[in-house]
Order: sequence, then C-alpha cells, then structure tokens
Amino acid sequence: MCLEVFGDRWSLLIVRDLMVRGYRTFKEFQTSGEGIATNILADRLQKLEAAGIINSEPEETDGRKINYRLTQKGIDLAPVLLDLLIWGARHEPADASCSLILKMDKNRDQILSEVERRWRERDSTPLIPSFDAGMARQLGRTQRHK
Amino acid sequence: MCLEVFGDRWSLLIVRDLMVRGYRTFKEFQTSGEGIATNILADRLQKLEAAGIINSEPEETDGRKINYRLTQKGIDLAPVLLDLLIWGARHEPADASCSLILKMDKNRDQILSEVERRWRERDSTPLIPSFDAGMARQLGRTQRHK
DNA sequence: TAGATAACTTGCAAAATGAAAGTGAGTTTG
DNA sequence: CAAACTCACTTTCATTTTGCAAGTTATCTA
Repeated sequence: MCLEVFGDRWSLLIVRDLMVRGYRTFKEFQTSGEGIATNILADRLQKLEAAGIINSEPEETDGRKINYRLTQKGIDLAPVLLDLLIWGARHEPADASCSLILKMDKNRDQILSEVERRWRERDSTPLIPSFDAGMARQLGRTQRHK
Repeated sequence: MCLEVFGDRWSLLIVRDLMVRGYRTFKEFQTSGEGIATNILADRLQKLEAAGIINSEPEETDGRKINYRLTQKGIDLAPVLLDLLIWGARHEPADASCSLILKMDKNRDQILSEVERRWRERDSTPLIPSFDAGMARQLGRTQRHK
C-alpha cells in the first residue's frame, strides 16, 4: 500500500528535491550532495515512475537529458512533506531556519497552494532559497555518515 | 535528520500501530499480521526509543510485559500519518473505506485533536474500528509478499 | 513445580545497498 | 568532422541489512 513506496531511505528525498528544489535531471540528483549511488538513483526513479509519482521525458533541446517531474499524485504529497518538515523543525531544532519553518505552520494552506502553483506552471526556481536550505537541512542529510 | 528515522519499511508502521490501533506490547506488534521479524522489531523499537519517539516501561501487573508508548514527539507525527493516509485513499483506492477516509480530509483538525486526546488519556481502544481497518489497509500491507 | 508466555538473541542465508568503473547515445569543441 | 565530453544509466563486487528459524532468560500460571 502507500507506505511501500517510501519504505526506503531515498524516495522521499527525491520527491522533496523535485518539489521544492526544482531538480529535474539525473545529474542534479546525483550531485546534490546527499550521496546517492547512481545505481540506486536509477532504481528509485524507475520505481517512483512505476508508482505513478513521477514521470519522465527527454528534453527537447538536448537529447541526452531526461526531465523528471512530479505527477499530480506526486505533488499531492506536498502536505505530507510539509508536515514532516514542521515536525522536524519542532523536534530536531539545531538550525536557525527552524523559526522560519515553524511560522509555516500558520501559513500551511498558503504554502501548499504556492507549491502546487509552482508545479502547475513548471516554475522550477527553488522555493524561497532560505526555506529551501532549511527544508533540505531538516529533511535530508548532506554529509555521508562515516 | 528527520527522514533518517523513517527510511525503512517498519518504523512508520510501528508508530501507526501505537497511534491508532492501541498496540502496546512486543507481542502485539509481532502478531499483528504484518510479518515483521522479531529481531527487526526489537531493533526498530530500540531505535525509535533512541530517537525519542517512543518510550518503554515494564507493566506493573505483569513483569514480563513491557509497554511501549508514543512520546509527545511521537504523537506529533499524527498530521504526517493522517496526510499520508488521505493521500493513499485518494490515489490508491481499491477499498470501500476510502470514501470514509476522504471525508476525514474535511475533519482534519477534529481528528487530530481526537488522536491527541486518546494519547493523553491513555485510551488505547482502536480509533473507530472502520477507520482503523481502513487506515491499516491503506498504510500497511497485511500479507507477506511472495 | 512443570509448563506457558513475553521479550528478546543468535546464527545463517538471501536480498538490498554502495562504491567504482564501465557503456553508449547524443553534444560540443578545435 | 573527429576527438573529447556529457548524460543517463549498467555492471561488478564487497559490505550491510533483512528475514527466518531456533534458541535463551525472566516471569507468570495451573
């Protein structure tokens, strides 16, 4: 069922990067600093696509590149990610941007509709840089552990 | 960070069972039909406790049993679980209780405060049987695969 | 006091993961 | 226009994690 897809370390991170960081290509995920191995990345992208959460199409201007994008089903995960972010900010502070994130709790609906608008209009600039950085720090890890 | 804890197949399922099914002991998780191996269950309970999401204490009336319970940090995951449930109901129907679950989208705040009340008052009767069953079916899987 | 029972451990095989080095189609450069 | 480069993967293989089955220990129950 629905937890199946996210019962691993990387899938939600990929969804997050598509949603708020504007990532679109294999390369962007690969070099994003989270340290996912290319074989695993390929596997997860394929599984997310099979689950109908993302889709992919070759870029018109450059035949090498493939653009990944969230489907409607994928962007509908925004509330889950946002709640998780807020939870993390509340319970694992360790970051200055937490106060900012916690303020988002008040603007939940507004932020969600902004996220959806960006998706609809294919606006892939990172969603408020500071928010993006904070979200990345909260939801993911940037350093390989040991 | 906060995705670390949930980067596996079982942790969220355990949190769900504590939150809405009223599970409290090792045995209940073990025999819940999801088929978690006892060594993995022991490991996940320990990690969830280390992460401050659950705590444990021996039962007074029976020294063999240990009661697990969500902490405040743990119960604060309720919005995440609820949103995930709603997402699942919306995008992976296959179930009659979906309409019920989708109605919960309207009552989000009410349901969340009910979940928190139950936690506060240590009310461990399953949260509305039909809801419970639907939630289980949506969030988890009941059969071992293959 | 002889079983049950609860909560784990242990041992081991199978599966998943990660690091590194390919591969091959498409693109840029000199 | 050919060599070099980029991108999106595969492949190989060592390591880690998982799952299953069978203990183990402390506590209860008949």
